[in-house]
Amino acid sequence: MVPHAKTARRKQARPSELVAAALDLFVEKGFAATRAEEVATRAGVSKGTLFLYFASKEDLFKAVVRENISGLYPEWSVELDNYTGSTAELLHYCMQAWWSRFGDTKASGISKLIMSEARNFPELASFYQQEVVEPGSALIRRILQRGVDRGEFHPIDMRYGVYVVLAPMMFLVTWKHSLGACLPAQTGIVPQEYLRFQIDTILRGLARPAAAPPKGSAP
Amino acid sequence: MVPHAKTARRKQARPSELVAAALDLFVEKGFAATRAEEVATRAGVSKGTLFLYFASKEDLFKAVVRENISGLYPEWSVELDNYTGSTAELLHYCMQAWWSRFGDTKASGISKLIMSEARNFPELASFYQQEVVEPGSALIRRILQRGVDRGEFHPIDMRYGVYVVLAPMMFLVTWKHSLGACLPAQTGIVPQEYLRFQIDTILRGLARPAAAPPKGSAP
Amino acid sequence: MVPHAKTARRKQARPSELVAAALDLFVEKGFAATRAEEVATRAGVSKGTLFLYFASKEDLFKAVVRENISGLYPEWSVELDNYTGSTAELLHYCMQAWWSRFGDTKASGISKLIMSEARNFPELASFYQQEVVEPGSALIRRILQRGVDRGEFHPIDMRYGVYVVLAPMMFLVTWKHSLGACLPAQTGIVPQEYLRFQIDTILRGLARPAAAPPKGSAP
Amino acid sequence: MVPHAKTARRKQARPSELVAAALDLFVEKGFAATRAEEVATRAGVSKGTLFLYFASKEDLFKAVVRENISGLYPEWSVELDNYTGSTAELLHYCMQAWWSRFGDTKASGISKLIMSEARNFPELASFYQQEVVEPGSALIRRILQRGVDRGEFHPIDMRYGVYVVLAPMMFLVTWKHSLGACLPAQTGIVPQEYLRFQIDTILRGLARPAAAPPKGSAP
DNA sequence: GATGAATGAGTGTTCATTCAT
DNA sequence: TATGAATGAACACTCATTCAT
Repeated sequence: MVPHAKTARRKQARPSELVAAALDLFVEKGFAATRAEEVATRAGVSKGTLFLYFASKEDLFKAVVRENISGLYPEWSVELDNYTGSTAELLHYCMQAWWSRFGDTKASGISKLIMSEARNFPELASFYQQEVVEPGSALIRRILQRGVDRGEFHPIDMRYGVYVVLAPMMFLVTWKHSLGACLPAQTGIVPQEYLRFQIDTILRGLARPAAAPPKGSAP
Repeated sequence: MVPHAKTARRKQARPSELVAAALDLFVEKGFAATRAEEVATRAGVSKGTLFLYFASKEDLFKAVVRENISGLYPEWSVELDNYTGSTAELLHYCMQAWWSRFGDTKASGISKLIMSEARNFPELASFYQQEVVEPGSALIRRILQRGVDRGEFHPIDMRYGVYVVLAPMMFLVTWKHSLGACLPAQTGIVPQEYLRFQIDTILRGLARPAAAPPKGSAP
Repeated sequence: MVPHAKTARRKQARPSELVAAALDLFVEKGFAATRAEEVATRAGVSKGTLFLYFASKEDLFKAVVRENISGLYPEWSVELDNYTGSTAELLHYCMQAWWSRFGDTKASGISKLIMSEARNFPELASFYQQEVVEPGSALIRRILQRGVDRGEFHPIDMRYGVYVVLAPMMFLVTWKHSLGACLPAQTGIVPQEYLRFQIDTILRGLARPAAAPPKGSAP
Repeated sequence: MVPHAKTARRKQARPSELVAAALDLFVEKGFAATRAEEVATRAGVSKGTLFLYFASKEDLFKAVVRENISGLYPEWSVELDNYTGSTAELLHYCMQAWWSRFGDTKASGISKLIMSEARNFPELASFYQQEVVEPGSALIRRILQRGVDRGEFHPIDMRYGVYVVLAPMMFLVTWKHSLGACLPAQTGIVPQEYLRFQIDTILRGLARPAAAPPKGSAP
């Protein structure tokens, strides 16, 4: 009844090993082009075993997303709540964190993959929309709202304000995994600099106009 | 023995007809999901004939990209040269033009296709880089430089300034052909509003700060 | 545009060849246990070719039924219309015809197969019900009704009358392809004798009681 | 070291529990469609344990058939000996009893199973032939002979007379577990009415013709 | 004995590509 | 040139069976 120690340890490890192998391959070759057996082999198990843990290839993909992306949000959410500095600094901080925890990581390949294959796997697309896009957008919205509420930003139409932040991030990731991957190394974008420039510009674009010239300026 | 005039004309047209059909289908369904026979049928020929003109489906893809990436640029270049209004207006104008002449067009599907398939077709990626990305970036750079030169924008690091404009455009196109195509109609982005918001923000971000009210300017 | 003679002849022949091979194998091994490739191989083509002519294995099965069973009904229907003898004779004749044209034929294996696999292929079951059982029942009903109308049979509840004829037929076929196929040859049923006995009994069971003692017998 | 009483009892019961579970499932879903694990689960053991007691699924099937084919016959045999009414009534009675004790029971699924799988398990087929078909036929033969002996039936060729009774029964059971299970509920046969009609007809078919009305019998 | 994790052969279906005509 | 019949490799998923624990 009680599983044996060795077996149990293996059984617990299997899903993560499979998810890790799947992440590698999905990012490297795309969802459709990755064969289930290849994932299994890379994880050191047989094809059958893969389906012991994941009901389908799509299920496996969902696990990859959950384990590599969705899981990032709670941490960010907490950090956001506890942040005490200016919203401008917060945005800078978040972008740096996003880059180091996600953009600069294999996981960002998933975002690009979704862009590529959404049309052919609508089920995955809507899963990703719910699991990643919406929470992510909500997080950005909270940052922007914080800026507005604290008088740092002027009022923002949130339907589109979110994209002011999101678009440069997604572009970077998409570029990195497509054209950027085909170009000679020095040709392209240096992500850190790219992001700094984008945020600086965005922040100026969102900032509340400087208060009317201070005291004494009027007669 | 001499080919019938009509037949001859047809024969010459074949490749273009096939490429046109392929463009439609690749944009509509993606590369992998488009079946060779479907392309042939839409072009009014048999499956065998397709392979008479293109050695493989990949070859056809390359032809599609090459034949459809072309000169929107000269027109824009001229317009840009002749423009007399403010650079802010110019940027608004260019974005509208870009959307109606490209973004809202089948051609934008090509950009998305390139993003999706770049890894599988590296030669195409660099071809696209040279033929599209670089001229396009140059155009944007000219606009920004114009703003700087006329004192409308503050100085800009052009290596990244370009992306401030480019990223929102590419994101829009990518989104439209991927997640945007899978979502219920009203859920998503309204491109015109999206673009207006982005440009307004960018412009504020790029704008030269209003001259500090000169001291003693008040009565 | 015009298919070449040899090719055309082949193309026309393919479906029948495949159906013939499928009949053999379905009867021999059952529907589920017959592999599509085996059918193709026996028909002398590749697996791919099979699916060129039949969209699925179930489709192939339907073709087998249509070509080997449904096609028998029109002939019977005509014979039935034109028959001038007594209904008892007609029933004898039909049974003999049924046996020689169907029961004693590989096609009868299909009926047994349906009995075996109906539960697992409900789609096939209802197809067979419509395509075979119902027309067959209608034919039997017509015979019985003829007997009633001509005063040869006493009135019959047709909901169950049909089964009086059908049950012995189906039993024979089922038995032949199951237990009967496993028994030493002489042990079993001799179909012709079996059928004769059944019909004789049934006919007595259905017959109108002999007319009241002929006229004049009474005072 | 000495096995716990309960455990021991359990161990002994295991095979029967497995066979019982298998009976349910084989009858419900057929042999091929029943998964070994499902049988094990229903019996409350693990998949591995199943194969501890039965070398293969086929072996399990054989055990199911063998364990469930058994003695309804002695009871009937006695009833038959003691019956004092007319043979027509006896036949009616036996049919009702057969339906309620067998046809309407899981056990009838076994007969259908045998029909379906006989070709794949010829030993089972002959086992079934000896254990079930032959004793059953003998019983029917006794009933018919009784009718003949008492002058209720006209002389019968027993080689085929038996089937006049048997065929409708087997057809009913086969139908019930195949097509009948796939049809909308009201479409099909109502067993009780079906049986009544069959027997009535059969009895008329077997009955000794009423003595010709003796001449001059009328006043 | 009992478990349940692991296996891997097996199969319907698709589709780019070939080639005889 | 053009056709379209034919091919066969590819692939996700299932499940009876094994075996280390």
